[in-house]
Amino acid sequence: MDKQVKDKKTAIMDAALKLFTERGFHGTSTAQISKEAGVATGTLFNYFPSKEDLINSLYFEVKGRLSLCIKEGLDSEATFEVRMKKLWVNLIRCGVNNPEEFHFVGQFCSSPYITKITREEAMKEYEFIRALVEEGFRNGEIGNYSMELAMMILYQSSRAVVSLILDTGHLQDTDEIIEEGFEILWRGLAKN
Amino acid sequence: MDKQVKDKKTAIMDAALKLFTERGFHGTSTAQISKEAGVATGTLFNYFPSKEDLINSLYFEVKGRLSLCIKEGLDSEATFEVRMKKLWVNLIRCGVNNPEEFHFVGQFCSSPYITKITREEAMKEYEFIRALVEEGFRNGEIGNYSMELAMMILYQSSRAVVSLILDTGHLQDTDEIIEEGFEILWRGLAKN
DNA sequence: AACACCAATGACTGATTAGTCATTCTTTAA
DNA sequence: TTAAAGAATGACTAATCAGTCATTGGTGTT
Repeated sequence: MDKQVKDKKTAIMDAALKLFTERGFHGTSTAQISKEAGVATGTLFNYFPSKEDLINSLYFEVKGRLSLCIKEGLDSEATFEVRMKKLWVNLIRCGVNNPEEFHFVGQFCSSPYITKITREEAMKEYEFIRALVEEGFRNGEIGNYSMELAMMILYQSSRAVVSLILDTGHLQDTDEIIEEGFEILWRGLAKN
Repeated sequence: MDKQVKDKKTAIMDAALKLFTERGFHGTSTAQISKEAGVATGTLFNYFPSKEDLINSLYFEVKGRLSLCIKEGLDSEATFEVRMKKLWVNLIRCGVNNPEEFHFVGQFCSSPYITKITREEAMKEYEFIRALVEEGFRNGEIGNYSMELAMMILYQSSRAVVSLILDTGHLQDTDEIIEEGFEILWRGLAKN
């Protein structure tokens, strides 16, 4: 795939990300996406056989990008608490720095347009979070809770914090909110 | 508004709740809603001037219904922790017992079809939650965190637990998950 | 029985949709 | 310079959309 081709495809995916996030799947026409991307209406279908295929490719791509961002620097050796905190900080910074991707995932993670296969494939890149939390259980760092419950609360609390920062104009207080948020989370999850 | 009229309007709103939740706003046609409700296509527009008006009325109605369910029995005199726990249990039971309403609110609480006015009017019914948390701060029952952060984590954690119960087939473990969830939340938020 | 009233109806309309395809344009290599 | 390959194009189509409105049908009153 040469430069030119990659450019058009990228432009289409960027436009789709923006418009799907703003107006939803059925609220965005393929013509609008093409126009926003600066290509002809037919060009979109050279790269994606259908609108559904486009959003599935986009979902996979976005989840992949975010997972890299969340993973960053997590493998460094440190205590469990420090690694959990690093994960927490990454989860939030990643959402705050990529608001479009953050809202896109929130909107489409349980939508009917994303196939089960796409969802499962995308989820594979997040296995490292499960592994980290599991380690916490094994080593008795995390209290005796259900694994899935702990994961859900960790993930959704991080989303709550990102929403708080993005949607209520607390961008300048980001560091403080992240610290406070972790304090609440860690006091809740840690043993004793 | 006599019985007959109320029936048709209710049937339309029930159908809209089901279909909007399943397929989204633009993914559901007014013809589909009318068919599901068992009325003619024109009848819908006798009760709601437009599709947008319908979803706004529906959002207001659903939020109102949920708020009553969440409020139930909260005014009884008891310690702060007991009242917080009652709120937590209500938040989750209410979501688990009304999955359609739960998913509808999740999908449309930040969608562009719901006007700012509708959102704000609907939010008024939830002032009692803010009041309760505020009381916790004043009396030193809750740690020294940002009010908004505590509210967000409380609310989103409750949604996380409902999703866990509904979407991953843990219906029979509901009581246990609610208990564990509150333990995590309370350890996180309470002072000391 | 005759009438008035209005909710209910569904055929209809102009606008918009996802997707097609014959044609044009660009690139590359001989 | 020329020719082959295939990417890009946008006018086009059949289907579907939100919303309209002239007509119908049921109910209560006289």
